[in-house]
Amino acid sequence: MKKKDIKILLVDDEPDILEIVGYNLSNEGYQVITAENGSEGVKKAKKEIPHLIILDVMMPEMDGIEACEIIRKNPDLKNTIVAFLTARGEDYSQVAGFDAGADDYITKPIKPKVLVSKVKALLRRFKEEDVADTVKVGSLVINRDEYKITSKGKDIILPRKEFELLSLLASKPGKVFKRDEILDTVWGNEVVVGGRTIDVHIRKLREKLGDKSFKTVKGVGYKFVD
Amino acid sequence: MKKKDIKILLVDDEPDILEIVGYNLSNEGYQVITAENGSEGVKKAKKEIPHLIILDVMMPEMDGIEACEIIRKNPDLKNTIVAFLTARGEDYSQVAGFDAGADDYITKPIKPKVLVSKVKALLRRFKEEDVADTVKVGSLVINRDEYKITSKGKDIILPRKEFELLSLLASKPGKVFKRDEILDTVWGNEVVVGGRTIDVHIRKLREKLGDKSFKTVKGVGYKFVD
DNA sequence: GTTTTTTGGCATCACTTTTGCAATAATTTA
DNA sequence: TAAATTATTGCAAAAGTGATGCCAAAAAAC
Repeated sequence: MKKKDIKILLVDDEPDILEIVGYNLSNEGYQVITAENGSEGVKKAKKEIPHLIILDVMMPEMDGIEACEIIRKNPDLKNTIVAFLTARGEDYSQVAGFDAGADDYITKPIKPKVLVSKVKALLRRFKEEDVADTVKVGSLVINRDEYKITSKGKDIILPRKEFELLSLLASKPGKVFKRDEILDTVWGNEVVVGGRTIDVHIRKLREKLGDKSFKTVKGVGYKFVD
Repeated sequence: MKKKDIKILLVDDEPDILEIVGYNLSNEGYQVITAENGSEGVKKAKKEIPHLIILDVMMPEMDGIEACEIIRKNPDLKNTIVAFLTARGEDYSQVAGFDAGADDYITKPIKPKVLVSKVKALLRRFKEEDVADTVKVGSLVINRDEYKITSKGKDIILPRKEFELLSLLASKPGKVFKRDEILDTVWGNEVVVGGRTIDVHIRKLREKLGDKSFKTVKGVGYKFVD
């Protein structure tokens, strides 16, 4: 993968930090996206699917830990590396951060050279992961890179929302996902869509993968059965 | 679960690989067990019940595919994650591997960082899956996640209210729940439903789970007996 | 332009609650 | 104690409620 194809999402509420870090990374040739608080960060992460997210721990609206937890729940972002920005010596946040699914830490104050080399190191992993990233769940093979599902030897290309919905349901076969959960994960907490949206997508999936794979639990939600 | 409680079984015939991979994983704090061929791997897997098995595809004695198939047949190992070690571009083994029940792939040549992060990602899944929200009460298994009740080996899907009611009663077998209590818990204090509502639901449960399981205590309420 | 996503309106179905009455148990009274 | 009275629960069917399926069309994304 070329450098210019690598997206880095920067989330911090201090414009100064955003500027200095963003400048250094752009200079290195990376694509930099910024957000000023956790919820905006989560939103952009879902939209852009960056390769690396640098998250400030302390932010208004939604802090980094919380943002990271949400990000980690999104299957599309499972390959995304999350690094926290934290003041040196904040032991507490390190522990909480790793629990939330962080991959690494960058400590303030920020030294451009250190920052850049750390980012390079973190991203090195991507270059080698050009092998298709496939995960098997039950009878399905889910290929997140290609937005493609293999079911019983047949390849099925799914549009994004359908793919995400299936990914979620299939991530835990048998588990009933409540409509709220589904909306949170697939659509995002901020976005509000009408009540009929989910079942329309379920219908499409049923058309494509077979009716029996999706079970309705009235009053609760849907589940994928293997 | 703590890192040092996580067991990883490494199966490869090349001592070099065993060494480098083992070193890196131990360094991360995992418990590493090794085996040098498929049949030894299977043996150790059965004995140790590791959380993750990393299996080389090509080995003398018994190859990874075969070993995986055997492992997958063992119910004790049903929660174990199996990842294959494979040379890049070996498309054939990927397909065969998924068929054999593999969960993921790690490609050679091995880069320690990639390996470690992949292992972390795989095990992340484990943490979540372990907390399956199921409660065993006597002969019943109540699975809140799947909204499903297993009674004497039979799965029974219950409508929401019936499920909640049964959950409550079965939460303390033998205890008599007063009608008020039941209303409070299942229906909520605000909602007011007629007096006959509860026993209608009890009747449904009796139809589905057997008459003797529910005992009426006149003037007081109901109890679930095992 | 095409494809995907969302919406609103209905129809439908499943579940929930009510209703009326019968059956049963508890309590009172003769 | 037996009979009568009263309270409580069981039952079946009917009505009510709300959630879901489905369509076709509009809106948005590509």
